[in-house]
Amino acid sequence: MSTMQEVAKKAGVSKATVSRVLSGKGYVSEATKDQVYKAIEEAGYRPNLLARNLATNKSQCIGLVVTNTLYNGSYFSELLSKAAQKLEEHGRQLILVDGKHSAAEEQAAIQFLLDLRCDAIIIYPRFLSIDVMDGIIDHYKQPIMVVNRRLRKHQSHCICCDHKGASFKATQYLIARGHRDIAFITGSLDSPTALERLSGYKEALTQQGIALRDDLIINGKWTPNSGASAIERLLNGGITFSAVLASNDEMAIGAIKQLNQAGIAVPQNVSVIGFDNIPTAPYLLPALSSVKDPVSDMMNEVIDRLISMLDGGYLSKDNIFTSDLLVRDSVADGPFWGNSQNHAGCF
Amino acid sequence: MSTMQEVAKKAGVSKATVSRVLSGKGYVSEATKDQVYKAIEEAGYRPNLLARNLATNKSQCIGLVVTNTLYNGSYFSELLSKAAQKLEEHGRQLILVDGKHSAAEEQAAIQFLLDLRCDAIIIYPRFLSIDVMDGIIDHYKQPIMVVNRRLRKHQSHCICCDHKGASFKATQYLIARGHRDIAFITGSLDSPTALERLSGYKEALTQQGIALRDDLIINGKWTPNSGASAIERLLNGGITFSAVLASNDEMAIGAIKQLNQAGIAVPQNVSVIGFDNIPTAPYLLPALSSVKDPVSDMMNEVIDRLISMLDGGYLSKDNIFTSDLLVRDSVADGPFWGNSQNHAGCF
DNA sequence: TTGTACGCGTTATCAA
DNA sequence: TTGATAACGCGTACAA
Repeated sequence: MSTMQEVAKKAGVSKATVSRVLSGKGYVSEATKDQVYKAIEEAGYRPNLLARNLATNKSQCIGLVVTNTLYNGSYFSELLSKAAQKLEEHGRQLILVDGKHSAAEEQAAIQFLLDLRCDAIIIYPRFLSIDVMDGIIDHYKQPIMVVNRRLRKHQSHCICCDHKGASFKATQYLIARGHRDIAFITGSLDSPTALERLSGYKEALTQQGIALRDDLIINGKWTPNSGASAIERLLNGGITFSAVLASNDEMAIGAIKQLNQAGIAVPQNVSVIGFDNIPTAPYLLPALSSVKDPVSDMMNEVIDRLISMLDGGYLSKDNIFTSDLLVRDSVADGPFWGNSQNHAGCF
Repeated sequence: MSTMQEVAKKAGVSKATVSRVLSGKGYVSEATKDQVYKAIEEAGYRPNLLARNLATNKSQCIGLVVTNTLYNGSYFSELLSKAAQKLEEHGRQLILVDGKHSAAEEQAAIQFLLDLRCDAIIIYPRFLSIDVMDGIIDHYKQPIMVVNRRLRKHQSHCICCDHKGASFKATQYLIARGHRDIAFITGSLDSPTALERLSGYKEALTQQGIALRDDLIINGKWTPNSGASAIERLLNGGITFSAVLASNDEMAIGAIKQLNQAGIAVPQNVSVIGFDNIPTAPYLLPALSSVKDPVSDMMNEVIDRLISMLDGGYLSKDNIFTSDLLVRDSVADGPFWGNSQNHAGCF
């Protein structure tokens, strides 16, 4: 690998001149410019980005922290492809780091990106608490943005989606269609998203004067199997219901499978609505309605905001994005579901 | 951000000593070690990885080049999650760079990773030719591995899967079940994978003494819609067939949809087999058999090989992995498919 | 066991 | 318009 020094020697100029030619800053005569370009060509010179980044204290890299629990899903694909594409538009490079399976590891991932002198960091947190994240943002000068959590202190550093409102709307939709006994399958209750969805459901029922019933609310764990178990429990308990709102598509799919197995057709006998509308959902749309998570919109906004923080000129827009309810009315048999332990939706 | 110099001053020692404490190399007395650790703590010191990498000429980073056409699929998720997880096991960091939509851009992506002084590079090529890649590998001292292409010159630098053999086996399977009129839907013919799959089909027929028929071979473009069109063309042409081998699952899904629309049930009337067995396939398994692409195995091997090249001690194993044919016999209605332009399988 | 001094390949500040 | 030269933060012979 040839260095700038060698190019300079070849061109009969100094290092500084070569640097000026490359950066386009400062005055260089056309004649020497040509010489330098020729020398670069001859030497097959390529700049060492490490050295450049060290000298400029910028890396043109943006870090992204996500737990690998999310890696295996189309939700993640959408998130990642949107982020990568959008950052490249702005001449930045994405670095993906695994947040693994604890708050400590998520924090270590952030540290690593900081140590690498990333220009900015995006966190899609799973375990880190709001307060810790607020603290981290305080502590470092690099812009750090959080997706899908509402921060307390740095509200302009987070982008989230109105999970509660979405759940409210979905419940409202079911009520409007005449449903009164609506079962709800929660996500893991350590997740804010799960809690928001639950609370939207409750609020919609209350608002319509429908009494909340504990026996209709079953705890799930985001996975298809937990959705199936939830239905099993309802059926074994002899609890009747005409609709199911599951906190994500996977559980909805598990629920549909279990319902069909019990000879209950979806959506003829029971309506089922899920969340996230993962891209695989087209396979299922005939049986499953879903509330689309606006992950692309969120990534768009996060990155726009980050870029404007880096390049100056901060433009403030909304932090909260809304979800669309996608409803299908056609009919088909239920799907088959493998025994994946992974989770394709949001936390 | 505090530097090593500041820590040294705080601890009343020299920079070199701090460095020794951090790296664990060289002798340092316990007493000064403690002082240094204390100073590090107090200063909130973090090493600057840019500087470290520049000084050592190592980055602990491994680059991965993939075209973003692949980003939106579960095939990619599997590839990426395997790579990230495996590299972290070896203390390396993955950097994903978009290969975009041309050979030139794929090459630029490689250049970028080289400029970043990545320790090694993995390419999952879409456009780059074998010869160009062989040339690139010659040209740089960093290990560069190619997935899913057979290189001519650097055979130990590529890992591929026996697409032809897999296709051969799938065809054989259909023949053994009594099928004689087997339609074949190709992938884009600019792709080596597509050609290999086609040739496996042809070879199996020939071997069994079944005449090849041009009218049974339809060109597809990897997408569900192109699979559906292929079936449409066969049906409109009045061509009879009892089985379809589609060069990927998406086209198989499109084919199934179109067949069902024409009142032809799968698999009762026509058997359909696809390739790649994308994780979404469980939804479809009742109707679709698929040949699983061993992407995880390939990534495993690539990374093992890379690591052993970097850490010394080169262990040579097989380059060519085989695919399993996954066959299901149960029955269900066909799925719905959106109008995605993306492609979830391999190229 | 510790410190000095130089090198890694850039950028950036001053003079010239 | 150009060239020295000092950062940038760290690793590492070599000397002490």
